[in-house]
Amino acid sequence: MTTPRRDTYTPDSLLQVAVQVFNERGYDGTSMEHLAKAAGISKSSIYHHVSGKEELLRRAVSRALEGLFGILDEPPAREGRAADRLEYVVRRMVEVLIAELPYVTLLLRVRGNTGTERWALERRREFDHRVAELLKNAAAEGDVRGDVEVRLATRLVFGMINSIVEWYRPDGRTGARREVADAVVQLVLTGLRG
Amino acid sequence: MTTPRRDTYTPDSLLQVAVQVFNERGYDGTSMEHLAKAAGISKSSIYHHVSGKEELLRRAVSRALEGLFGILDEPPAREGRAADRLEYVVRRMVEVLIAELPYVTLLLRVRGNTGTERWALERRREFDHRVAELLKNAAAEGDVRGDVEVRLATRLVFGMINSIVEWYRPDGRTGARREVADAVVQLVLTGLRG
DNA sequence: AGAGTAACCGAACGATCGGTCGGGACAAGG
DNA sequence: CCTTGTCCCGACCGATCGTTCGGTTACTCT
Repeated sequence: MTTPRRDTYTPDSLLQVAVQVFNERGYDGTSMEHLAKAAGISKSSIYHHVSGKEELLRRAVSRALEGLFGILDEPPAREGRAADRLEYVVRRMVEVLIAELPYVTLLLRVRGNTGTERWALERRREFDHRVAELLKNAAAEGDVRGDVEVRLATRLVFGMINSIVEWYRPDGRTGARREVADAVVQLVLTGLRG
Repeated sequence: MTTPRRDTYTPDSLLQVAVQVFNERGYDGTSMEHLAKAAGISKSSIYHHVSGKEELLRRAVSRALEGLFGILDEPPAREGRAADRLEYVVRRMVEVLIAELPYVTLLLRVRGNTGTERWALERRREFDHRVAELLKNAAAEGDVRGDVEVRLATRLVFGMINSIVEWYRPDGRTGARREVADAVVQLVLTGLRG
């Protein structure tokens, strides 16, 4: 029998360390030696838990993508006026971004050098497209100003939301997440409705 | 005498090629072999024009920073109501971002692994701080809504503007730059004034 | 034509890259 | 006790990294 032992790494707990280093140095700028040092084990020991560097990246971006796509399956994102669904999705995106901060950060920085990275970019584009349709529908229903092109507005809104990973750092304050989400919704939606 | 010859690389024309590759593969993900292949010369020839990989990075981010800091020296950024100065700076930031797109793109992706990168990050923070003060003054003069914290708003606005480098690609249309600048100003400033 | 030099090249440098290998320490189950 | 499997290690692999070096080509100027 294999009773799980304590004080030892699992693929997930190792991933937690790896993602942090990836975000500090960049994926390409991080060597397995860097990971080993940060994890406190030898380089070769890492390969006991995961198949290699790219699997760590794949696990990380998968987790981020699951969080984001999960939003679109939630009922408030599927029912009601498009403008209301859009507001819900924007708010939830901020929440997921913050809840899964290091993983989403890594996802938003992939460049496309490997197969895994290109797959991540493709899934991201898919998600962006789904949200863009929401905004398009809101415009068609007359809840969004007509003088700003929808594609342009989508990109700017995504830019604002995604930029959160560049500066948000968790603190003790409860409600900090809600405060950020409120600010984004205010800025984006009053700007769009204006 | 040394008359400059045609059809040969200068440090600047080589930089142009290098920055494009850096933006496609990431700085750390780009080898000197990649640069040599893209430039159509051998790896060792690159060292005839520049001292090494890091000088290319330094030249690129310097050019981007000069463009951005130049905005703050322009008269409309220095005189008048803070809200008007802010609008001017936001609009010019978009214009400079687009005019110097590849260089600013590289600047915004710097991670801080080398001395040059840390210097670039520091200058960026300095610029952000200057613009943040503009927004703070606009709030003090009553031209910006009070229910969104200034630091938070600054970051979101920067996020929206900086995200342009992630999707804007030059096309033939004249006025495309102005269109983007208008959209950003509309979204940001009506959102802030709302 | 000859001198000088800018531009370039292939080969090789030591260092580091991601990854492999054989084996040791240790705990659990018989 | 001994086996079994987890977890980890140092040593090492071929490949690639950024950079250096000696030398060749080709153009400019006198």
